[in-house]
Amino acid sequence: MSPKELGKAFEPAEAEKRLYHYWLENKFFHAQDTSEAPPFSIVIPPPNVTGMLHMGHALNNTLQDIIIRFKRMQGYNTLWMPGMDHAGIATQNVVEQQLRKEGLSRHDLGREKFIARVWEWKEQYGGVIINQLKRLGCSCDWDRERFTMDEGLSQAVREVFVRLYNEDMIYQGDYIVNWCPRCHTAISDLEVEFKQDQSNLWNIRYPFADGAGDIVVATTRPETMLGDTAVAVHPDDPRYKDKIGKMVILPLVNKPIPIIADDYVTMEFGSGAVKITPGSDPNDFAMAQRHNLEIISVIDGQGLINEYGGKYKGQDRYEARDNVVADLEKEGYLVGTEPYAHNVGQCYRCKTDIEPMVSKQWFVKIKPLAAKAIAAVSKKKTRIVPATWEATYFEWMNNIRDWCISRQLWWGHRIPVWYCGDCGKVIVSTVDPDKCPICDGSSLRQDEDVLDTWFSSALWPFTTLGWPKRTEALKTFYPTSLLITGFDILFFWVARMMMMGLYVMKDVPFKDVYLHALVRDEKGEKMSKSKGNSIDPLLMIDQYGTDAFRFTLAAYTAQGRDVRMSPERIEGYKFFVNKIWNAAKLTLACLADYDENAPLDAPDSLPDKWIKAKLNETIADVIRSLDEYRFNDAAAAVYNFIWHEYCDWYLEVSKPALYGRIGPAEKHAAQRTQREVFGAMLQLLHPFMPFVTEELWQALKGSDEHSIMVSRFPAVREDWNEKDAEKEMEMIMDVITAIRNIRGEMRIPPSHKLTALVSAGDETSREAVERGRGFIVNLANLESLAVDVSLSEPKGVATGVVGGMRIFVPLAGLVDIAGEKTRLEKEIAKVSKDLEQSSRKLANRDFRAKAAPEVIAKEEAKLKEFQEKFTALEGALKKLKDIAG
RNA sequence: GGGCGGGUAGCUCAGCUGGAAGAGCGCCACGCUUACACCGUGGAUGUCACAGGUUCGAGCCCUGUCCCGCCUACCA
Repeated sequence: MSPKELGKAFEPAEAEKRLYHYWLENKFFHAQDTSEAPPFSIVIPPPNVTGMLHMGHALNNTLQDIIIRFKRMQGYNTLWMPGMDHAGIATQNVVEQQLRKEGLSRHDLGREKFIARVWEWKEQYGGVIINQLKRLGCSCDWDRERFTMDEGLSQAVREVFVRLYNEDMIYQGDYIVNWCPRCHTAISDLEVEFKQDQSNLWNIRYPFADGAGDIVVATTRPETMLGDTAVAVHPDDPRYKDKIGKMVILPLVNKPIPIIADDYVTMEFGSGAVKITPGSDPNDFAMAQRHNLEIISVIDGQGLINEYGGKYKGQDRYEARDNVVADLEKEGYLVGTEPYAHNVGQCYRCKTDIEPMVSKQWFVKIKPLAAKAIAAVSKKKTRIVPATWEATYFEWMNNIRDWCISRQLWWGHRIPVWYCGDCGKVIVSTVDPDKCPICDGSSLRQDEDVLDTWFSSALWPFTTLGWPKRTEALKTFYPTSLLITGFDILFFWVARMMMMGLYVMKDVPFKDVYLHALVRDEKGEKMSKSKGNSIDPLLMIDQYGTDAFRFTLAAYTAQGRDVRMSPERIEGYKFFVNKIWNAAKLTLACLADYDENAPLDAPDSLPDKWIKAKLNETIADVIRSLDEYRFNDAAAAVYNFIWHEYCDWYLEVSKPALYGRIGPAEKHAAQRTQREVFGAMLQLLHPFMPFVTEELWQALKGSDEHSIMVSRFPAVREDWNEKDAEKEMEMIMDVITAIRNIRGEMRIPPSHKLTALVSAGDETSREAVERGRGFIVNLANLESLAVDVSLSEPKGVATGVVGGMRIFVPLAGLVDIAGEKTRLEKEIAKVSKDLEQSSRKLANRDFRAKAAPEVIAKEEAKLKEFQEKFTALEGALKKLKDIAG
């Protein structure tokens, strides 16, 4: 029952480990499948199984944990669903690299053995990030942890594939796709990153077949000319109108190709004629389809020229480029070369230049899915926060193109399609067939490809809850309440979850999406390994503790803004942890002999009422801010309350009562308030700083109460709103500050106790100051305080003004009068500026006629205050001049 | 080319529906007052990018300009 004694400082490393274990053991993170309590659920953006915790993860998961802890404390049946993603390309790369060290390739092992090897790798090294999330304090329901390659999730993937296929939403075909010659797979449009490249624009002459001159085309990829099957011009181009339909001879290849007309061509660019290579360019491919052109691929999956490239066969595409250019020049076809900057697509995984290539792939018809996803957001079934992202979402969804979902990898969900070697039929099935359902033949061959990893992550919000089974968890928690993720995967993931959720579940996957910004370094640059400016979150945790680190992330997460991270900022919040720790030490010491049931009683003192009113405001502020995902505002509210209200004022002003210098009943009342306020304060802070608050909560409550994380989050209490007490206390604080100001400005050392006189102005104020006498004497460090309704200003004093009150501090023998004169003049200058501004405003007839009455009243009050202050200060200055002579 | 965000104290940023310019860090001065020097008390600092406009009143709303980021796009 009685509070524990605390050590000199909080020891994060030891406490974090111990407390996290305690939470796990007590199953506090565990969500109930069914419950009386309202549900609240978040699915984690599944990190890659190969992933290591970086700043982006740290931010993302800290924010999720803040909300989850907050909602859990508010009494919701809270689920934070954790798990990982199998990351097809990345994981396969890692294991292939491992094999390479042994001198092997995946083909040496064969598909089955390779996959077994990947699983082995996963068991041994995968999922390091899960433990790193635990160090962050994440309160995920680990009992439910899922992996996209799990049995259940894999089955779900098949179900969805088959459903889409049967409803004609999936098709297979030869189309041009983004091919990575290093990963040897197709990737989706989204997985291509464009980088600016300083290259050349080569102008090449294609002679007419009939010998009547030539036509010049410009290209950034001369090597692809080997696969040209046409030259295109704009149908309205007067220069070429009569050339349409004629043939030109393709240089080096010596083959006739036609001149066609298509309004895709920009007349203003180059010569207005463009070479068409349907096998190596998506636009040319589209044109080939419009015009029924022949499609020739001259580059293979390795990025090498193939047999259609004639003598260049076997050369790398860039080597071939040099050779083609050289040959064109030699044979007189090269008209010119000009430097040219253009964008080149690269594989987002390995940064190899993408090769647009025609191949047989699987696609999802996306338009019908996108239409529903668009509607859901415009009807606010799902809310995107901050709302500015909605425009981006709509823009992308409206221009979306079919999604290439097949990947030429081994690690992933293999496409559930089989081909019968006997009757040639295609079988699409959720279960592996052992014979052909059409001809009973047994020579079945499964499609070699696997699905895009994002296909399975798109299903994450319901597959993790057990779908296709209609589980209780699914019923309780779908649609999930909130998704928190970085804006950078709005398209990759959020949009696809929207489409799949609506398609499969007929309901949105989440009600709110909060998109946070990127974490950058202190100079605002994106963190990256190659730049060497990345900060390791685990290092920060080791150095400053998880609490300080998390608080820093929250405090800097303003909506729509990047988070600039630096160790110094984290250190600043480590100081905050220390401050809390020390405040707790004092608080607990004061509560050592507190007996809740003691018969002693006294009403709340003025500071008690004041701190409760302030706490009330803070509670309201924190709840409102968190409800709106304004993390920085919530963090600032708690910070300000703890440091500047509880520590700076409440503890200081209550010391005499707490030390028992006033009386036992007063001591008891102060203890009662302190215990209550301190507890609530820890609760408000807990979502941000889970560890230190738990440690202190248990020290405060002893064994009679459980973990803070399952305690009830504070709510605003009407009986704590004491406006009068708040005002009176603030007036006393102003008096104290005024005296301290004189002390500071006059450079009077604290060792010298001052005398102060207060001329209160009226009886009410006099009484209030009299009531606050003890606080003032203490905190302003006075030796005596005289208070009256009206005191005439003594000679040789420094003067302060608070509302209608004048405060005099005799300076005799302390400082020279000149110092006070300067101080007064400064004050007068300041107040006369305010005075002038205010009176000008009130003199304005339009202002009086048009402004709201309460605004006018407020302005009048201000004016009165300024006038009083001005008069008082002027008087003081005059007096000072009188004695100065 | 299209779209979005930003330009507020030396630095990093708050500032919700327009009614006295804020915080943290840094800086200056004074202090080891029995929770805390990872601290306390006090102080200084702003043509709120620029130019117009709306309004009694603009950091906030409108128009234009200039910078800086990011996203997106098939001009070879």
